[in-house]
Amino acid sequence: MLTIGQLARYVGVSTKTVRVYHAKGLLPEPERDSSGYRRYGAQAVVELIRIRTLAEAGVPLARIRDLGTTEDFGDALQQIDADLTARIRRLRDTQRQLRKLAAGDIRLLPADVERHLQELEKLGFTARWVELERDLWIIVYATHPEIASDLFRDQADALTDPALRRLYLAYDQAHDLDPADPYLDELAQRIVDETVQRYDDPGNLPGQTTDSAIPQLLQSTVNASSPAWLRLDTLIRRRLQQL
Amino acid sequence: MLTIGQLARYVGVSTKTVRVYHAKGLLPEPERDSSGYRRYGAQAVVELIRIRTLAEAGVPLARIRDLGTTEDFGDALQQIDADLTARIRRLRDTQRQLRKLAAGDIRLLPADVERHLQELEKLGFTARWVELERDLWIIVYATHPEIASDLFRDQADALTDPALRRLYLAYDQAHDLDPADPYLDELAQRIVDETVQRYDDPGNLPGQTTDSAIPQLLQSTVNASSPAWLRLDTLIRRRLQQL
DNA sequence: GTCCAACATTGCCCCTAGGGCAAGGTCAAC
DNA sequence: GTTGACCTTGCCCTAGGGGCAATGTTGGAC
Repeated sequence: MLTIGQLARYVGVSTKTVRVYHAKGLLPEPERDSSGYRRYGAQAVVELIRIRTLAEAGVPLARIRDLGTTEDFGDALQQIDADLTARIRRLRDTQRQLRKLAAGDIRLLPADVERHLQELEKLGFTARWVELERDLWIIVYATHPEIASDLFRDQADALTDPALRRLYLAYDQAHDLDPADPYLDELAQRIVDETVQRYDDPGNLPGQTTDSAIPQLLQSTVNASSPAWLRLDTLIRRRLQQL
Repeated sequence: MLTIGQLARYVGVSTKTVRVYHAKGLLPEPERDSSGYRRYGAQAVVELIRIRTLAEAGVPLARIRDLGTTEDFGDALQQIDADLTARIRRLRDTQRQLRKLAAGDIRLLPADVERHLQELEKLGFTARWVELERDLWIIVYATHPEIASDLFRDQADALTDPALRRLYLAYDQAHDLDPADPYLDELAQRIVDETVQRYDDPGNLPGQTTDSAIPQLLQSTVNASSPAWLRLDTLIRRRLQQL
């Protein structure tokens, strides 16, 4: 008959682990010998291996315990197997990501975005605006790399249109205006007009076709820095919705 | 500027997780706004993604924290990558084991071992002996399946030799003798003689060539049930060592 | 016979990576 | 001004053990 230490060594766990399994009702408490030591039979080895196999597959101990009483043991095992496959796949994804990290590939921003930002200052945008744009693109690239470049190209393209560029500059300048200034109404209307013209259909606004919350996030980020901008955004949204 | 909830959603974690990272010094506490809310910049998104990538690779948070200050960041990443590969391999091993479990393939004993055990009773071994043999093989098959069949075939083969069979029977019968009985000395000597003859070189004793502790385990298991057997084992070991 | 190292027992607190809840304060919309 | 969704801190809880203490047992060496 085996002592707890022998049992544990054969299966490759600690004695503590075996005791925990007793305490949690996974492994029945064996008989004690005259000195109070637990004495295990061969059956316990087999059972312990079964428990460890499941535990290493990530099954919580409580579930392993209940598994014994379940009738559809096979179904449960199939479920566990599928979970395991998913875990392995996620680990491989993580490994890919990790290697990108190692290669220094998680740069903050692609070179063309950096160039674009430098361009903005030359075009007359304030440092504040450039800073906001910079943060905006960092977030987009970090959280949604698959659509970031499309969004960026669209945005960069928009700035080649002198009319649109003037509008963006006006938006930038409006930062310190009184939120009640009627000029904001006029500006909002011009922005809506240009936007609709550029995208034909308001449903085509970039970003809105994705299911993500990015546009909202970015907008609220921008709004937070100025009451006038918040007002401007409210006006624009209202008019776009009425279309 | 982002609130904690926004930051967390973009990266796909809970706000609690972000707070924990602050508390553990992984992520610097950002500025607070007038109402005491944390306000994050874009840099935090990037940093949080970096932390999550490492955390999902299984790197403990404490180590992620120290990783920033380490100069050989690349070495550490390579190490983590290797660990990840090992983890994936182990998970696949677990999955193989799990599938064997699902197929009911962890039977207690192969059919030929069961047949052998039934044979033993017919050959005159006591039920006690058969029981011990049974437990022994269960443990060997459960813990060392790769060598179990070899060991078993050797053992089964040994019993086809009438002389050896008589010795094993005598071992069985000695269970209830007085440990001081001089007959045990004689029996030990005969067993040593036969063993040496069977394996030519005492270094070839089955099981002893493996690095595992199985033989010792099994022997101590057997010894525990009888003072006479314990004595017999001591005598045999002593003589084998003197060879 | 005695001594020692290695084992066993129970009970307790500690750890990680967060989850969940409470008791409040805040924000934006209607 | 109320409602619902957010934020704050603080506290306790979880799984799966690790490690300690204080004590008892065992087996082998001298």
